Parts: sequence; structure tokens; C-alpha cells
Amino acid sequence: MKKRERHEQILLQLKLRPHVRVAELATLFGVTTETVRRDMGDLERQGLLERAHGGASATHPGAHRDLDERRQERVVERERLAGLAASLVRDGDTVMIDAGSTTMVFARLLAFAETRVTAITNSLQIGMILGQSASARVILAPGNYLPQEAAVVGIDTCDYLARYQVDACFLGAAGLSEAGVTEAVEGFAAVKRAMMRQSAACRFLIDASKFGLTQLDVVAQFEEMDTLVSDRAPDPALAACLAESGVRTFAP
Amino acid sequence: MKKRERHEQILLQLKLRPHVRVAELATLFGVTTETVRRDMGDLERQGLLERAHGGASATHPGAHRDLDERRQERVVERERLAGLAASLVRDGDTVMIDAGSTTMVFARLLAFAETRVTAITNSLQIGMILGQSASARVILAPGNYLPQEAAVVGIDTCDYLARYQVDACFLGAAGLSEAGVTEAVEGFAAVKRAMMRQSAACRFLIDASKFGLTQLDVVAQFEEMDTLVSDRAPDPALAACLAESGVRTFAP
DNA sequence: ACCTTTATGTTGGAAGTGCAATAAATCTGT
DNA sequence: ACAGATTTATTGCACTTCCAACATAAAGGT
Repeated sequence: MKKRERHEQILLQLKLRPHVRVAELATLFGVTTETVRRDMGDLERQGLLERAHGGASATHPGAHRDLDERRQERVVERERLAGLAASLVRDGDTVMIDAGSTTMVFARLLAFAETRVTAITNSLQIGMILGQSASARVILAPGNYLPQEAAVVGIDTCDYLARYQVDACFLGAAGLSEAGVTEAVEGFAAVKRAMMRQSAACRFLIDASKFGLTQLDVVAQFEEMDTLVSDRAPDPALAACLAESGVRTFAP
Repeated sequence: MKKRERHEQILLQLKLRPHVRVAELATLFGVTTETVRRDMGDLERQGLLERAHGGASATHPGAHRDLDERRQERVVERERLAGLAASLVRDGDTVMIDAGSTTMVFARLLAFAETRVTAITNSLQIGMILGQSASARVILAPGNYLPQEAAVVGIDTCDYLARYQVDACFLGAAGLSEAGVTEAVEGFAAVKRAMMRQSAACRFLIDASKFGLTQLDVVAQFEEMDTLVSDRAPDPALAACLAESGVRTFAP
């Protein structure tokens, strides 16, 4: 087994579980622990995993390699944002949730709060997180699998969503500016629009770092938004646009 | 600082980063490493984190305790079996793969071998594993999410599968006896049958520990099986039944 | 107050892990 | 085929972590 193969295997294992041990992989690959250690060293230098005593852990999905302190603060803000969004969901609601790191935190809080919901999503991770809660019913949409985002997209996804009608959709986004809500990942915008069409209320979860950014795909104009949930109030110019279009804004 | 408080802090830390160390938390909390160790033991028993040498990791969103445990059993046999099955797939093939621990190993080997395939599956984990391979195209079926198996089932799943026609399906099973192939998980049998209907060839991956077992749902009679892949040849009686129905058997 | 239960600290030995240096094996290009 | 480079195995040693047993301290109930 070549070095390259081992590296891929290690990363693959880390996709499946959060932590692997040196000794474990050594026997699995039939090599010395030292070799595995060296492999991990290489991968760590590439930022693909994090070493720990006796093994390695997966890097957090979508983690920026900033300072730890900054990362922590971002997480805190995101938790607040997601908490606000979760408080908008009531027992018995049906919702659609799209793929994204912010919506993932939202889903975790929803599961933790044991809100009784029926959720339709195109994100595998969100499905898994929310599915662990006994009080949630999860329906997964079909489609072409996008490994970078662990989500499905495409015509099938959008068609399938059209079969449901829900109380609200909770969508993330990569940008919010005068151009409206925009997204960068190919295929996501179409899914978001499909979700919006089937929802009585449309809630966008966008943290303040996305304010002022414009990405390639336009997801929605201000008029189409019902609610914006964020961790900080937008600047006056943006706030004016939002208010003019009747967008309710939630921010701590 | 009370025990409860520490527990919450530990879980909070694990939300921020994937791995924490015992010593680190001990100094942070101002307690002994033994205390932290005990805390982690408690939380591990509740399934809220995973211990590792020197620390603990967050439970992966898609990690399932029982699924992981099952994966640990009969590793060697299962790898051999899955390897045999993987050798039946050729570049350019289209396949359907159903949820199960054996088919998961099969999917991993398929990804590892970089076989150029288009795969349709109802298992989220298999989708994730195979989706990592650049040479595989993965299509996920919709349906109701089943947390224990990390898979979707139901009418939607079966309906969706009916839209495709593939070269072969690779199915696991919980039992193989005179009654035929049987399955225990509710909803799985219907999905397996739906996959069989859309496949030119039908390959069952069943390890020897399932021989002689009969579960509630009958998936297929011998006549409907094309291929049986296992880690050991079945006993004479079963082998005779299989041969009579023209089932090709692969075993090391 | 007393006793019981629970939680925490301390200790010593066993086991696991990391590191560095060296030797062996494998790969690579000419 | 050969020499040099890369990769892996081996070894010894220092260090960290684990575990279990015991001692101590705090909390809770009668």
C-alpha cells in the first residue's frame, strides 16, 4: 500500500468518524505506527487533519484556518444567530432546511431543543443531526451528491421539493448586498429558490460577515425575503433596503 | 466549578473544535486530570462524546454507535467479501447499492479502487464514502430518514429508484436460508426489491454468519438471485439450493 | 449532629505514545 | 545495472496517559 493511498484512507476514515488512532490505522494498513505518524504529520502540515495524542481528528468542516480565538468568537456568534432562528420554530411545524454551516448549527439546536418538527432537507449532515432527535421527522431530497458540501443538488432535488408545502424554509447564503441574497456554490441557488416556492415563510440565516458580499448566483431579491436572522444588525444602507421591502430582521 | 458545569463546558468546547485534551481541560477547570477523565467517562456513556487516548472527540454528525460497533465485527471476512464484490464492478458501470455495514465496506473498496461508476444508493454513509472518490458519481434516493441505519426508506425511495435502470445492484441481507434472502429492518426489504427490479444483475453480499438465519421480511427467492458473494462457501444443503436455482456463488 | 452517598484528589505501576537515530527496503533516473 | 534519493522498519528511551485502589472532602438526608 502506497503512501498516497494511506493518506486517502486516513482522510476517508476521518470522514466517517471524528477520531482515528495511530495504532489502529497501523494494523489496518499493515505498517508501523511510525509510518502512520509520518503520514499524519504530512496531512497535518497540509491542514487536512489535526493531530492529537495517540491519533488524529478531522478538521472541522468548513473551518477557516484563522486564529483559534477568532474561530471561537465566530462560533459563538453563529450559535446566537442559530438560536434566534430556532426560536422561530414551533412544535408541529414543517420546515425546509438547506445545506450550509450556519443552517447546520441551527439544526443542531433544533434537535437539542427537541422541537417537534418535520424537516425536509438536501443536506446529508443536517439530516443526520436532526434525525438523531426522537422528536424530529426527517425527509431527505434526492439528487446528485456534492461531496464538498455533503448535500444533493440538481433537477431531481428541486422537483422533489415541489411536492411539499411547508410552514417555513431556513436558508443560508454566501452574500447579502444591494443585489439581494447571493450564493456561490453551483446548484445551491436553484435548490434555495425551490424551497422558497414551497414555503409560507422564508427565513434567511446570514451572519454579519456576509454583509456587503455579492456572489455569482442571485437567490432572492429583498421583496422575496420574509425574515433575516443575523448576529448583528446590518449597516444603515442595507437596513434601509430591507425595511423598505418589509423584511423583518432579527439580531441580538 | 460543579460537575454539571464542567460537563457543559466540555461539550461546548467540543462544538468549537473537534478534539480536546484531558490535561488541557484539567488546567482550564482547575481540577485534576482524573476528574476530567471521569467526566469524559460519564459523557461517553451518554454517547455525547468519544474518548480517545489523551482526550476526547465530538461525536461525528453521522456517527452511529451501533453502526460503528457492527463495523468492528468480522472485519477481515467482510473485507474479503467486499473485495470479491468490488472486482465484479467494471469501469463505466452503473450500480445500485443498498444500506448495510457490508455494502459500506464494499463502497469503500470501490472508492479506493477508483472504479469509474455511477452509483445510486439510499444510504447516506455510502453516498458520502463513494462521493469522496473523484471517479464516482453518486445519486441519492429520497425518503424518510432512518437514524439507526443512516438511510432513507419508504414509498418515495422505491418510486425514485424506478426511474433508473442499472447494470447491477449490490445488496446486503440479514439472513439467508431455505426461505431465501430475508431482512429484519422495516422498510429495507421494499427498497431492496425495488433495486432488484431496475437491475440487469442482482448480487447479494452476505457473510457466512447470516447463513441459516431467517428474518421477518422476505426479500428474494433463490430464483431471483443472480450472484451470491460471501466469505465462505455455504454448507452443502444451502449450496444445493443455490446451484439448483442457477445462483453463481463467489467465495474465497 | 450523624451517617451515607457522592465527588474529588493522590499515588504507583502498567500501558501507550512520541521522538530521534540508524538500518533496511524501495523507488527513480540515467 | 547502478548510485542516489525516498520511504519504511527497527530500536531504545523519555514522556504521557490510563487505571485501580485508597484517602479525603463535600453534599444530602434523617
